[in-house]
Amino acid sequence: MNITIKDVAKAANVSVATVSRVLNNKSNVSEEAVQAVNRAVEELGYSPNFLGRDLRKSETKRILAIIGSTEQSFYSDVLRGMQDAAFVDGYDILIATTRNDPEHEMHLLGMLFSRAVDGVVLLAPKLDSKTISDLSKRYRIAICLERLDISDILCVTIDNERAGFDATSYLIGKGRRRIGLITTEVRSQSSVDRENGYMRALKAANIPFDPDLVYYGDYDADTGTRGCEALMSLPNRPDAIFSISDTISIGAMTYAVQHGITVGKDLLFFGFDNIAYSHMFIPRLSTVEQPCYLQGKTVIEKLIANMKTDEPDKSTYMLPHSLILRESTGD
Amino acid sequence: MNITIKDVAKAANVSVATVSRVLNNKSNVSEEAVQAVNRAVEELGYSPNFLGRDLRKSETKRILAIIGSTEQSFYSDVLRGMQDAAFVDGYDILIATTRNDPEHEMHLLGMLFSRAVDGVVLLAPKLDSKTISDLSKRYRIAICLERLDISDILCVTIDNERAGFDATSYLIGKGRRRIGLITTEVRSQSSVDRENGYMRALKAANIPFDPDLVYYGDYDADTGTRGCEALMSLPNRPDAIFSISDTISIGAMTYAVQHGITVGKDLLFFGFDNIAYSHMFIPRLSTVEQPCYLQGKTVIEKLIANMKTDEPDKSTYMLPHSLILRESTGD
DNA sequence: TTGCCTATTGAAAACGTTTAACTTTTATAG
DNA sequence: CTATAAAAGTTAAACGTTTTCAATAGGCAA
Repeated sequence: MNITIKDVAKAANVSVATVSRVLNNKSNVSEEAVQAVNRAVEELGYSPNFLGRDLRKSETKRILAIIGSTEQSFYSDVLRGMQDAAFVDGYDILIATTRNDPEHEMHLLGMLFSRAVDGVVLLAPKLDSKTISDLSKRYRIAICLERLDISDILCVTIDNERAGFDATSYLIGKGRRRIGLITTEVRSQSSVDRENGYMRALKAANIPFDPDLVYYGDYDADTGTRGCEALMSLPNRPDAIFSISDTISIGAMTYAVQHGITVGKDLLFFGFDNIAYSHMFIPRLSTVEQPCYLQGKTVIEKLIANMKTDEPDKSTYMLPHSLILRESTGD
Repeated sequence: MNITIKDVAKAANVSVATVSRVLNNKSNVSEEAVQAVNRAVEELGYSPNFLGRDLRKSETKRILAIIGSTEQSFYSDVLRGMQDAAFVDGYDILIATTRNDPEHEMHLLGMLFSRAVDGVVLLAPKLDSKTISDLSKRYRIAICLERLDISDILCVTIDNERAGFDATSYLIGKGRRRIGLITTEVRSQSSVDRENGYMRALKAANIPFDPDLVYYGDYDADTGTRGCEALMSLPNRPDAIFSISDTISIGAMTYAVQHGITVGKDLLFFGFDNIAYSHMFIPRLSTVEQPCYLQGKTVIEKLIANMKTDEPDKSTYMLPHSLILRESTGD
């Protein structure tokens, strides 16, 4: 049924070895043979079976990007960066989603263990760091958009603590003293880091930390809306709110706008990620911008480099972030 | 270096055949052997090489979803549906992005030709329909979120013509007579269908079609902003705008809001897709909702069914859409 | 004891490639 | 012409599985 290299060889009147050489444009093959093989390939509509090839070479030239979901649109820039870097070395990037389930994340890592891909990039992993760290000893794994507290694995991310500090400090610089924080219940390293940055900024400005000003929720807009409602119901209202994601901020601003609170004056907002909608939603949101494309590009470059050596690079790279100032902070 | 089934066999003092049988929990193997093999697997940290397995079985249990980019967040629901359906039959869904480049789309289809995956779902393909149709004769391909004008390939989509008709008719029902259309330059079938629906609705209401009221652009918010600006600069302004995507609508509304046009009164907006932000952006956007999850689930179910038979189903399935009415149409 | 059946097991072929090792052909120099 | 090197081509092994087929062992009836 299926056309194999043997059929091509027969049709071209050469051996399979010669066909293989032509297909991989190796030297040591006459122009004549090249022609014959190409003609046969064309005629038969042959395309080589990668399973055979990959098995023989023990290499697939594919890298798997494992991601919670594709919902966060800003991942798409990261993926573009990954693709561009992969292309240079002839790799393809495949994506698989875990639905934020650690068990499914492990299942997908199975593609690495079973050699269906050469390497894996975990984008904001859900598995615990010990597990990941252990795995990375035997397999080519890198982390992107997060770092691990155990730092013996290749990570490409930003300095989230510093970013949290910068955003909060900016609000303080605007004369704000009661700064709310909306963050996630689930303790991802990046969330924790951003919160720590928030705390450090308060401390640096001699503002006492008030746990009432912190609202824990999900990663979505609804959390923002509820968080804003909760914070604004406090006897002592905040005058600014820092959220660990733009989506949350937009949800929060929606609440403010609908309740006649003047955003950018009565209440300042600072988001995180600079998603596309953050400059379309009015008032426009001030936010921390991550170098998404660059993080993706970098992590693949480093990972591919690691695949070529026995002395893998296990550093954590922190790429520079920046503050984008818009109407939500009165700019 | 790598642990193979042979090493396990040696450690368990059985043959590779027995190990294989245990691993695939076949019958005909003694409890004793099962124990020994499992122990050896555990000790050695063995996991089977899928390349060998897949080659032998000529089956990978993987389906590739090819997509322009993950930026459109509403794809994530489609993918969830695909995953859920795939899981039932033990398949994994892999995703790859084309950056909307037909050439790269073809490159990714190579994974199908070369048997690295068992089937492919094209989400809104960029390749011309003739090419796709030809390919589908030899390989297991399905289309989702689009249909092909050549209808000899499995498609799961909605009735975009009807949806365009419904949205436009709704605006007409609100007493509007000058209805703008913002659509895409690139002639995807779904865009064309939606436009045709728009035209048919006008005709049904005896409203003459005015080509000045159609703005062609990209698929993004910027297009909406520019489109709205262009349409509102006409001597004879529109009183409603239908866009073929929510992202465009939101961009358009941004322009309106910023130029003191009262959305939902002076100007009505109707979008398409019901993306998450469409109910967060104020005023909230009326839109056509596609059954994303269901389309994803259905296409995989049908595709897997096709993989099991020699008489593949080549139908086009149109799943029901619905109108979501919000403030942007004065509801 | 013998023969037969069943339950386990193992040896080896097969999947489709690439590539090392070897052979044949062709070209080049003397 | 011959000797030799380079070029072109072939054969067969190898990659890691699954699976067919044959073989062995044990149980049981006759």
